[in-house]
Amino acid sequence: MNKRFYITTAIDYVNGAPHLGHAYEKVIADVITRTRRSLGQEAFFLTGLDEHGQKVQQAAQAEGKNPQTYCDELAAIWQAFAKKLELTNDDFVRTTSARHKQAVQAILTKLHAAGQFYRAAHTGFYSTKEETFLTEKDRRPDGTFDPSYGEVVELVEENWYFKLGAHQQWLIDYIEANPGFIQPDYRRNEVLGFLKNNTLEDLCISRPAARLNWGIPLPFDANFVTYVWFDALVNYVSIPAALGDATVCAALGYQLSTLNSQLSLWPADVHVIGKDILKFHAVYWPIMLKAMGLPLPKQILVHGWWQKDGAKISKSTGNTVDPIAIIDEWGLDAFRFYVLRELDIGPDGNWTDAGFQSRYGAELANGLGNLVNRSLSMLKRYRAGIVPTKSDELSGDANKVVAEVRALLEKNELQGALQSIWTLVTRANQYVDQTAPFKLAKDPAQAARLDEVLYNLAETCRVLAVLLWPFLPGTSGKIYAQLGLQGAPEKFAAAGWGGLQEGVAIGEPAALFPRKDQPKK
RNA sequence: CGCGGGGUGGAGCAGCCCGGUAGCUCGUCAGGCUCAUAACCUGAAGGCCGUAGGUUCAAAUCCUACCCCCGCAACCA
Repeated sequence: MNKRFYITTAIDYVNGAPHLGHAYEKVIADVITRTRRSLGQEAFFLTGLDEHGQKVQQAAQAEGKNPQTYCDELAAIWQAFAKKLELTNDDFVRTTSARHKQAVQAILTKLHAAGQFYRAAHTGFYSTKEETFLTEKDRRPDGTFDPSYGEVVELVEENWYFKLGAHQQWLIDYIEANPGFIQPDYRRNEVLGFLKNNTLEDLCISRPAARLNWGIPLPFDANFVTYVWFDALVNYVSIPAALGDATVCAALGYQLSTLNSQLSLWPADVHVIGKDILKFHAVYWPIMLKAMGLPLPKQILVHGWWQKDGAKISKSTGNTVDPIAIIDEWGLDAFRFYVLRELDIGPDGNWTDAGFQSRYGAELANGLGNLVNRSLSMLKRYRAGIVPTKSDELSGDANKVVAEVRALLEKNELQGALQSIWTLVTRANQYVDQTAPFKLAKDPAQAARLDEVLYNLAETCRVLAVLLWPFLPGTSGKIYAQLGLQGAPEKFAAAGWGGLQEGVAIGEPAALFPRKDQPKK
């Protein structure tokens, strides 16, 4: 059983509707997944939902539903969202599922038996009204707590803790020895700085069932449920365990023979996450894995956050971007293109409607769309849509870009790959201008030359379709259809020059990205 | 002295790690073309690369100090 390329996203907390940030992360993971598959690797893409915890319990109560019903309803929305984005995820994890809970409990049992946990009392400020502990961050500038918290009392609470002290040094060593483990580099430096300058406090892994029952019971102490983060991180291995991954099953003590499938997934190749949850993934998660005897993931890929019009995206101020509305109006591929082209993985970005429309108009409609349309229209008009004899005038340009894009994709440099692809779009548009096929068409003596030009243009369109497949699967398929080719260009290997065969009848040219002209003021 | 990111022609960005003609998209102006989605191609104007020092034959790029924006600040999704 060959190990598959295993990629995950963070699992989203089900206390609201999906927004731009969620969509962005999922699209990144999907493009990387499609890229791996295109390059011939078997890949497994996992995304899903984090459904336990106090906020879910409270939200369910507020709606008068039991928590599971509440989660089921939201899960349907989130799964529909994944479809909307045309994610090619292979599974969808929900932390309230039996297969996930089983893994969490197996891990807790194992670590408890190994003496990694201890029970202790913690003193803190507790809001009885909100049923939650408050932290220093919740204090107002004058040191008091906001009246909305109601009565705040100092409370002593027992909980279970995970000993982290022994893990600090090896983790530092590991991160230093493996530069690719946390990417981009500045995130890695951030984690190293934190680990070197602080002493890790033990992680509280429980909540008293008396005040929070929407969680996975600790198998060794029925008075507590599992803290949501400990629960959530486990999703990355609970699904491999359920699917018969030998490495994880061995660590968790599962009987492989009882499982009906056996995939080899762990260790994960990439965890795609946002910068807000870096420490959970770069500190706590590796320690949990080490403690349970599992190898660490190969890479934690940290993306930035979107702003809208230069300000923080916030539901309370209404400064939001609704990805579903954008997709409905502009198409999925336009959305996928914008978020990947506008922002490199790492920095924060800024969504502006003007920027979105500008890229749509300039790069998708006028650039790519127009190139394909003019190329195929001429082929249709001058040669009745029949592909002429092969010619390789643009093969050098195409091959150069193909090689460049492959190298960038292998490094997960998605923005760079798109930039590189567009140099070929530009090159082809220049080629039309330089060769002027519309003039050649008026001179019968130039028929052979016109054939060459038309072939080079059509073939370049085909190569572009292959390169674009991971990013713009719908558009890529449409280009293939307009070229009269079957299926979609799912394999990168098809980017080799000369794939288009003489004599093929192309389909009907149609605008890939219709312009949406705004009234000019 | 909490941590991190950023300050590059009118706008938005890349380049900085591995010093050596300042690049891209949009916008503006002029020209070309007419196959195409009023699209495409060419050229031009426009920048003391946040400020002040330093290293160097040479700095947007390395070092130091300072100013200004923005995130995070860690049992909180």
